[in-house]
Amino acid sequence: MSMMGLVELRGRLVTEYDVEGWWPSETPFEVMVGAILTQQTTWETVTRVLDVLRSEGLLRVRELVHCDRERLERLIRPSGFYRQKAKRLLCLVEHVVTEHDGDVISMLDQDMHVLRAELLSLPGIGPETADSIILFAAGKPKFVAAAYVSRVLSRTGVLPEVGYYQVQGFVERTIWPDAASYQELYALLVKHARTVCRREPRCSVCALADVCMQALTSERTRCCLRPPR
DNA sequence: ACCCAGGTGGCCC
DNA sequence: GGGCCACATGGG
Repeated sequence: MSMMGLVELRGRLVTEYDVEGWWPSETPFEVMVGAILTQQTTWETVTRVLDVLRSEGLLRVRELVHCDRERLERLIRPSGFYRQKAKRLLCLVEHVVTEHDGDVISMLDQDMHVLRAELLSLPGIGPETADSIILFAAGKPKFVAAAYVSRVLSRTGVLPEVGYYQVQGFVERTIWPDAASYQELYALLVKHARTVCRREPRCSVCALADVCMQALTSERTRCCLRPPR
């Protein structure tokens, strides 16, 4: 009975899912806006809201920074937490304008660690949102250790249940730093987590994993990716 | 009528 | 450092 490693899990997921165009945005700035809007919200909803913002011409720093708060709140309302998110978006563009002369690219072009600290200093941008922006907008190799990611890794026996930075550190030590690799792995894990619970009785990826089967038979009969009670 | 969603910040111990 | 809670709408 061998422990499944991260590389093997990735190999199985690759044969199951197509994650082409996982983060469908036209520009780095759209990725940043999407990263904030998608907090605790489905991407389907975020896509609709992004379409609205785009049609209003607001997916550019110079335009969004002049949008008044009430209007922005109204436009993004379907994505939930709309008052917080409107504030966060306006703080972000305000920052880009004052600190980077409105140039998103020069902001994202900085050293990865400098950029990360800068993003984390903004309200409403925590570890996951910062890392999503670094990985998908800046294209730099920082792995996003989202809740789904650690859930899949623990349920498949790759890792025990640990915190954000431990999961991130493990992946970054295991997989050679490369933005495309990290993007693909992240997308595979999240897509798997979102898909697998609807498969009956069990998905092939998890059911084929020895360690996962152990966990399933000893603890629960339902899908291995449901959060524990 | 539940439960969940590609989190974060503030407060508490 | 971890454990709660509010934040809010929309879909299953």
